[in-house]
Amino acid sequence: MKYNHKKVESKWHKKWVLEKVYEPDLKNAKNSYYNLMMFPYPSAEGLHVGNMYAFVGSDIHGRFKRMQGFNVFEPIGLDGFGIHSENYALKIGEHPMDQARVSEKNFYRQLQMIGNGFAWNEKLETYDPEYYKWTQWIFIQLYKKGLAYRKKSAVNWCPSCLTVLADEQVISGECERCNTKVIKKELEQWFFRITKYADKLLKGLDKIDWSEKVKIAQRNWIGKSEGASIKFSLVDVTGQKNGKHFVEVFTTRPDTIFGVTFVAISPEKAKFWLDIGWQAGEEVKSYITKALSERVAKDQNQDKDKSGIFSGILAVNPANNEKIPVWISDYILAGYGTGAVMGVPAHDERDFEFAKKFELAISDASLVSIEEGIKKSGGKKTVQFRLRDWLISRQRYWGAPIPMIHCEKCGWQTVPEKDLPVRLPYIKNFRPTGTSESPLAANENFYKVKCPKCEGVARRETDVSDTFLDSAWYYLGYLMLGNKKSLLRRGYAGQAKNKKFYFDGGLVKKWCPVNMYIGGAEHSVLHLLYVRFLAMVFKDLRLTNFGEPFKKFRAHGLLIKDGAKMSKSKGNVINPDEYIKNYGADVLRMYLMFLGPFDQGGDFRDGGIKGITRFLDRVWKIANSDKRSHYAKASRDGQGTSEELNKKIHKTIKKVTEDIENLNYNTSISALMVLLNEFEANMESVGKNELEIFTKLLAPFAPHMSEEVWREILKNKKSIHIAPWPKFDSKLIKDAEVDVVVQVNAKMRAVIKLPAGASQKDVEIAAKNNENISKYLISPIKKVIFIKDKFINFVV
RNA sequence: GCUGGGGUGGCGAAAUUGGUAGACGCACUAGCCUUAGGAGUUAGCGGGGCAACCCAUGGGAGUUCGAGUCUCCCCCCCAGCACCA
Repeated sequence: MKYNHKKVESKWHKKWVLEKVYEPDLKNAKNSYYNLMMFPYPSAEGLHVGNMYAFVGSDIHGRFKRMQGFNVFEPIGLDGFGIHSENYALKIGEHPMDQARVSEKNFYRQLQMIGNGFAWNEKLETYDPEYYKWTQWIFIQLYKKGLAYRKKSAVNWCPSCLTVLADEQVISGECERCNTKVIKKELEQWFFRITKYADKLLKGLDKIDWSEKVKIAQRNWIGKSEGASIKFSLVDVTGQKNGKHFVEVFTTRPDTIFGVTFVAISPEKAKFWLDIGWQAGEEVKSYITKALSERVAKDQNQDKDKSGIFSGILAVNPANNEKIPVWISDYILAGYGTGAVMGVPAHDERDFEFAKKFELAISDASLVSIEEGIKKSGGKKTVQFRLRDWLISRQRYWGAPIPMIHCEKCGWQTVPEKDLPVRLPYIKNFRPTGTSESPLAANENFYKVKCPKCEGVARRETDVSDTFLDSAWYYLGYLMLGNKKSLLRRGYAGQAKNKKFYFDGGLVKKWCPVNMYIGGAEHSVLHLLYVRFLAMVFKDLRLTNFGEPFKKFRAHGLLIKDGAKMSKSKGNVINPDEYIKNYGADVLRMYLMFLGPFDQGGDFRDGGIKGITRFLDRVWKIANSDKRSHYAKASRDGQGTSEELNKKIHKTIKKVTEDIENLNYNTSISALMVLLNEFEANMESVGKNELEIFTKLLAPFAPHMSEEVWREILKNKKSIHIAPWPKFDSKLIKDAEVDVVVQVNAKMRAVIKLPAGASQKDVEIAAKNNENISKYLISPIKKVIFIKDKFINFVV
């Protein structure tokens, strides 16, 4: 009887849904376990095999926990709002709103095929007005708390996507989406004050169980520097000391204060001085103008050749009263510290380079202690962060409209909560304009509104919010949307006024924080930072009772193809469809997991699929074998099992259990292969009991075939996926006889079988009686190293 | 430049955390079965040697009875950050 993966897989997909195998009772479940995976954005033709790799790895964990008796909640949805989906729609010439429906259908079809234990009732899409109503509501809460604000500044602009980008979305000077070089543009935009949470975001990392590399990336991104701010008073070139003016610098090296030979300020700071009345020379003025304009146009990766000009002003080093020149230079960043540095060429490479280029003095003055340096300069200890506020506005169409209204008289007003959601209209001209305005700005029906305060004519904000805002709270959304009685579905007018937690409904409190979150490390400083930030805000707003959203996070590795990154431009992206069609989802799942350690990724090569296909074919053969079934009855109570085989089964249970726990799926699978080999060599000992254990161990990896064997062959009534995970007997695992390695001078000379627990004396006697050993023991033995049941080494 | 992760057969990888290096799988070779096989099955498979054995985990040193594993120096690959004072 040949295994028909197509029939079997679709049969169980239907039954699982009917039997609600993967739908926990969200309200009453005990032992809740929230197993979350990063939801995909449906930007391309279909599901990427890299998505599948991640989802299967997460699902194996979820299935394992479910069999261990947890009520596992494993939801899925689509991150379909935002620039990535919009760019795809633009590329194929479809309207994003129409395309969303097409992609949605296709993605859900594919997500169904891979055989994950998804809780389909709770699925969500970020472009669903029921969903983005809350995205907007969150914006309003942040605005009310002063955490959302408008600011004019030089922001990152992608000339291809025609929108601004957050700092986190600029990767090595390029747009995160389309790899176009990003330029700077001076614009007024909405920001989230994530910097206010810099310290909390940093400290929280110590308390959560996350992949270390993600924690490190976040620490670096937040970039805390401890140092001092020091004031240098200014004198003009004529030497007149005018006590009122000073320049403040930030330094992490106050101990180098006596080596300062100049002060350098950013062009932005110089411009500010001009604005408040500084009478600079023409040459200086024109340098400032030039530096500023270059700063805006320059893409971030250009050469770091430093320019600069002497301002004509001198500063006084507060530690030794030495007069030093104040320079204006483009190597000074405006957005970090005070926008001014003390130049210490002897101890700082950049200062050295600058001093050399402009022939400034280089002092060899000796160091003092940090404390003393601060004291001598009259500075004070300060902390600086590298983290910048999160730029939220996007001049695009396909996103959640920012729920704000601007009135000439009353200023910025939030959209009243009863008017949410601010629906994104279906408009014909959805293409980005490039004018620093969203396409919505051309739509009068959309932007012309009454001021919520004075009822006068007002204008709605026409920018939409960053798609990373959509994904920054979706783990809560799953608990709010699926339940028909949820807050989200029934609306929220007048709700929760007296309630402790707004996101309550009982479910968030019951299921959050998320127990296990699995996803790509590429989101280390994007999604994973934003989610933590919002979770902290929610807690401070008393909307939830936890500050860290994910107790445990594990990053999976990158799946590559024949040694190269899969990408649309290279045309080597693998669509799982044809593999599932040809080999079945179980084979593809196991193949992906067998490639290598889950956190290291792997290289997708067609050749290796054969190994797994053979393996599952042999499992099927054994399950259907006459030789086996003949003994089934007798061995039901373990009677048919040989002691030797039973031992191996229990060792395998231990290994697979521990390996799954640590996400070492590749070695779990190899342990199953070893056991299968044993089964084949001892068919007469493989009865129902043995096969049941094996099938259970296989279930997380190959959910369809194991269910088929479990129910159709082994005739169990309920799904294997809620059957209890096998336990191993640690007594059984201990061997009665052990292999003891015998070495002479640390060279392996023999392996002898001895009863477990043999003493050093017994082992020595046995070893000396062994021909292979005795011939090496001619010279006197100087030393013996012995490890019980393992090892003996004679040093001669 | 800084931070992190790596470097083991022809290939993907294991290695109980200092104790038999290469489990498991792919590819390959030979045999069997078959009208046939891109099926199944048996055996072999790091290099050298008839053998006893010897050599081998990027390179070099060190610690140790013993090092893929620990320490130091160097080389290479991947990922992230990058004028952050």
